Amino acid sequence: MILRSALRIIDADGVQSLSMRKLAADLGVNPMSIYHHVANKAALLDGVTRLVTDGARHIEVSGGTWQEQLRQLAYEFRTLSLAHSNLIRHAFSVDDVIQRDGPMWRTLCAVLRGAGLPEPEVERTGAVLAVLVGGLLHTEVNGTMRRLIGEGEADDTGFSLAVDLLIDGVAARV
Amino acid sequence: MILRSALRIIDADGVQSLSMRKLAADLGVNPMSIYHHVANKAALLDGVTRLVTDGARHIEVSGGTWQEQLRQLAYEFRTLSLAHSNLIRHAFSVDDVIQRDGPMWRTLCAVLRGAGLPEPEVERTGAVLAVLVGGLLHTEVNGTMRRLIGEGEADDTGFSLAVDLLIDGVAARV
DNA sequence: GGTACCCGCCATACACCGTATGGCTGAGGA
DNA sequence: TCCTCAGCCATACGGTGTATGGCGGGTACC
Repeated sequence: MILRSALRIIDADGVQSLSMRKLAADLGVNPMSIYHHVANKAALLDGVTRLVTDGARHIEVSGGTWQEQLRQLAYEFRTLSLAHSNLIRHAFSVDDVIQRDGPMWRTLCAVLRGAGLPEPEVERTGAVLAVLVGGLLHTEVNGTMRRLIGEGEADDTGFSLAVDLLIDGVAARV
Repeated sequence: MILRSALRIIDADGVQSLSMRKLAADLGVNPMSIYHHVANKAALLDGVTRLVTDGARHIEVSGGTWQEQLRQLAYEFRTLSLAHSNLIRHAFSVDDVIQRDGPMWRTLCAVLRGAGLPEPEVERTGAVLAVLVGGLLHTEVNGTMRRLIGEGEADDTGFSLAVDLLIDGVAARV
């Protein structure tokens, strides 16, 4: 209940305008009451982040070449981020969006293995890819991407180019 | 004066602990006096960011293959970011670190042109690379990189891997 | 020389924030 | 029946950014 309400406020007005008092008002409750369910505001934001990222717990990439699978995975990550861009923008700057051994991570490693990447490289390359795509999405939700490329192009032009480039990079080492 | 003092506080204690009152105390001045030189706190932070990024106005990549030049450029960006990681961490989450037509940008495009990338691709690829490296550095200053890869490795292991991957990606399209 | 002006500084005040502290209420177990 | 404790709340503290208005002194003009 609390987390959902907080998420609603964040989606509407951004993280910086979420206050315990506003949240309490939205819940029809005294501000201090919230502290019986949440340690502090940081923990609240952490909880909201998990609420969202857990929403995409089951990720499946179906068929196709490993290139298509990687692309599909990246776009999965993207729609997840854009759905709650205000929240994600904050979460990226705190960290914690990319969880080692999360569903995204495991799927990614599986795809890389399927691509024929030598085993000792899989984890490290997976981490690097996750970080690169994460950073990429961060610049997309904070507007940098649109500022540098957008200008009349399709929304995902920059993202698409970047993913292509990353896939070529992976291809060079299988 | 003001900007330098603010930068000192940020470097020492982080952006979130920079307040107008603390800054004023550091300057031996009344809090409200600052507002005669800076519109508001956001503008102050913006000014500090420019102070730092302008510090690296002249960027030269000397000799070597375009791969070596790209790598050198990326590491230039990295040392700039790590020198004031607290500030950069905030600046990335607001945007504005990566300036189109900044010195970094122009050097990057020049290197790409030298690599033989077809002209219409240069700008877009440059933007994508800038964004990717920017996001990469963001995850490095906020600790995600260390969490995913670091663990006893050299500090720049993840960064180095990522840059290699990006260079291979560029190589695939020249 | 007088005077109007404006720049830099400051004192006060407002609204808001996160949250420490402690008290109330009502339900459930001993 | 009594104790405990989870949940809620009222109050208060120290912090925040900044709007407002006043003050002093240097500068430009009559």
